[in-house]
Parts: sequence; C-alpha cells; structure tokens
Amino acid sequence: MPKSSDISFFAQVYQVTRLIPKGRVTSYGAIGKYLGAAKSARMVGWAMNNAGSQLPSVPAHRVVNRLGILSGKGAFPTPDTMQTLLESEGISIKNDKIVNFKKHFWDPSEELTL
DNA sequence: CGATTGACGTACG
DNA sequence: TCGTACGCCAATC
Repeated sequence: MPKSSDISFFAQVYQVTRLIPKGRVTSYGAIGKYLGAAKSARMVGWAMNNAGSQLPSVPAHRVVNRLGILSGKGAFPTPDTMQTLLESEGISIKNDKIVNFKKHFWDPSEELTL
C-alpha cells in the first residue's frame, strides 16, 4: 500500500467510513486495522466524534463497535438518529444492537481488497 | 502546561 | 472461559 502519511489518520478514517456501502456497517477496529493501527481503535472513535464537524458529512452511523452495538448514538442529534438511519438502510436494530451484525459487517480489507 | 478521559480492542491471568 | 490490565493518540479539564 502507498504511503498514507499524506493525510492525517483522522482523514483516513473519514474516507474509509465514506466508502462504507449503504446497508453495510463496520467496526472501529476494522477501520483501524485497515489503516495499520488495530490497537488505535479508540482513535477511530475520536475521529468519528469529529466526524460531525467534517465535510462532507461522514456516515458515522455505519460505524459501530466490535459487538455491533451503537456505541456512538449519543454523538448524534438524538440517540434515536443512529438507529433510525441504520433501519432506513435495511439494517435491523435490537436494543441498540445490530441484528445479524456479521451479515451486515463490511470489512475494508476484504471489500477494498488491498 | 500536566493529568484524565474517551464512539475500542487485544493481551494476559 | 471469564475477568482484569494495558495500549493508542488526541482533546478537554
């Protein structure tokens, strides 16, 4: 892979997040791992926190934790926004948790085929 | 300017 | 197999 040092780690997270297909979801670890920072999952979360300040808007609602739980729902205008958006894309949510998460899971390293 | 927290995940006991 | 500890980097207090 080319040198990704051209852009900040945050920007990489934003770009990958924007590449998430509709009706698909991914985890912080998957993104961090794809960027070569599997242990920096926390940073990915911070990036998502700033995602609301990024343009164009980043589909942060498609990013959940390893368990498929809507951990960042609190960062949205309303805690229901994240779930509503995911349901709008055809993803079922139960108790703030994605149903068939594995089925909707989107791995950048798999789909982007590096 | 220093310490703590934070949308997580992996390692170790 | 389950529980606890650590790492990561930046922002906030």
